[in-house]
Amino acid sequence: MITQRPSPGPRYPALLQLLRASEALWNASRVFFARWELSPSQFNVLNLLSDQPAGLSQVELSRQLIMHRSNATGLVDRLEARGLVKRTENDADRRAYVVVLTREGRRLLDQVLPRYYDAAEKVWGNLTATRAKDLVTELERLSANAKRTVKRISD
Amino acid sequence: MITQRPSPGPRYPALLQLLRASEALWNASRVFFARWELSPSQFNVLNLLSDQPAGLSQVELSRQLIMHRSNATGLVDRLEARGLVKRTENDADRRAYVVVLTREGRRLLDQVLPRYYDAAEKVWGNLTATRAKDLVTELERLSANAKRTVKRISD
DNA sequence: ATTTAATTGTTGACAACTAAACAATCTAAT
DNA sequence: ATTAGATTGTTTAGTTGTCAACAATTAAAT
Repeated sequence: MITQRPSPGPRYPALLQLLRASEALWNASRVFFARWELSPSQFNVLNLLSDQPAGLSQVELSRQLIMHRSNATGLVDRLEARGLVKRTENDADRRAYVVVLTREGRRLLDQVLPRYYDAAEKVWGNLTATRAKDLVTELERLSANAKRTVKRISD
Repeated sequence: MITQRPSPGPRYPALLQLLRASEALWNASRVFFARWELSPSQFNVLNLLSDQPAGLSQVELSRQLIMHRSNATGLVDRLEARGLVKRTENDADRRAYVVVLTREGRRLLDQVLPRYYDAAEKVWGNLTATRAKDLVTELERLSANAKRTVKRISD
């Protein structure tokens, strides 16, 4: 009698393919943004700040980009060194900075965004907008379940 | 007359949600594997080697896990230091190692896999197997388009 | 008002990734 | 057989991420 190796369930391939797809997307975006000497993460910071004229604290930044706040330090450091972003003192809360897009950051983003949105649309091929909406629903559920799993494990 | 800011297309939210979902999954898996002091990437190496009794070279490993070969060096280093994996000389090609799972690696993987497959199935909630199949198709197309984009940019 | 607790940003140590350059080795072409 | 080209793994340098510990500051509790 031979002991059976555990085998994946019927929906496991979808999980694998999801992870592969997002890796492919991330890689594509890395190549895409390289023209402007931006990393995907750096672009995300600029893009997030672009609809926050009042700026964001680093903690808010890291919360929205789903990363540890210690990571925001270096990211903002490098963007600030290039003059794309600026740390501003906050009188209301002297622990926190307010990070804002500079005029130069704005200018760069305005160059990047049209092409970015264009590429982001084209990558879906002929997928209908209706199917895209269904996808959002399914992926939201997936995210929620994943986060619930984390909570359950961490008690 | 005011210049219009560029705006995203109708399928852009699906792209964002896809990236968020895979990030949530990756984070959940990090927490999940922490019990065995494994990182998701380390698990991926072990899992890939588990159906390759003859072993794989580091380049093959990095190709299948979609990472740069220089990254495989450190990954295999750490796994080897823990005795989960072994570098074997290759007489047919003295440039390349053959990386194989050790008995200890096998044992650890046999402990992890059943729970892993279980969690991977549960994270989908009540999504039907049929929808999962459609998803795979859509995601495959997405991956292909993303890779094509990379090729087009890099000429 | 003072103590206690939570939050903000930084640092240091590390894992995981990329890209470029290098030596060793294999492959192909003539 | 020799040369030219490709491949393998490592190293180095740099970015992106985690986590834990720390000082400064704010918020809450009594």
